[in-house]
Amino acid sequence: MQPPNSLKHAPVYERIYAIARQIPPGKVATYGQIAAMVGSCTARMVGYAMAALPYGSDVPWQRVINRQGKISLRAGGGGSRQRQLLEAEGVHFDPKTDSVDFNQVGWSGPDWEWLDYHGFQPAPVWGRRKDEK
DNA sequence: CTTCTGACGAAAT
DNA sequence: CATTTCGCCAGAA
Repeated sequence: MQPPNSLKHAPVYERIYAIARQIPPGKVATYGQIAAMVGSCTARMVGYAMAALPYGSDVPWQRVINRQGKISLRAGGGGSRQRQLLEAEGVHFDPKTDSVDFNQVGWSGPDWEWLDYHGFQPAPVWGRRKDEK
């Protein structure tokens, strides 16, 4: 029997949100990074999940950014809001490139105990291009 | 029921 | 360096 909090069989979005909620203040994770931890998930799906979050969600959506260390915003704007929240947490943006330094604020993911307890397994291969190989 | 579409990212071209 | 292709969830119309 799985632990009561196991998310091994939970919907993908739920698994994504669970991981995102573990990102500590002052740190950031990328869409692809979260997808890899969730397993059977792509960076795009993480983006979809973030976009589907209701206003006032307990998920720290502002700590999820793209691989270039920049903020990905929805059509329309609101990006300044996200940057403001991150800077308030101590995340520094290079004024020249408008990107963050992953070596400085990059998140390494939950500790192995958390992952194991919630039924997450090491992410296998996730983006096989072409039909094989 | 079907169709549309939205915070991404890596490899190939 | 710029563009294209593909992965394939969830909710609205």
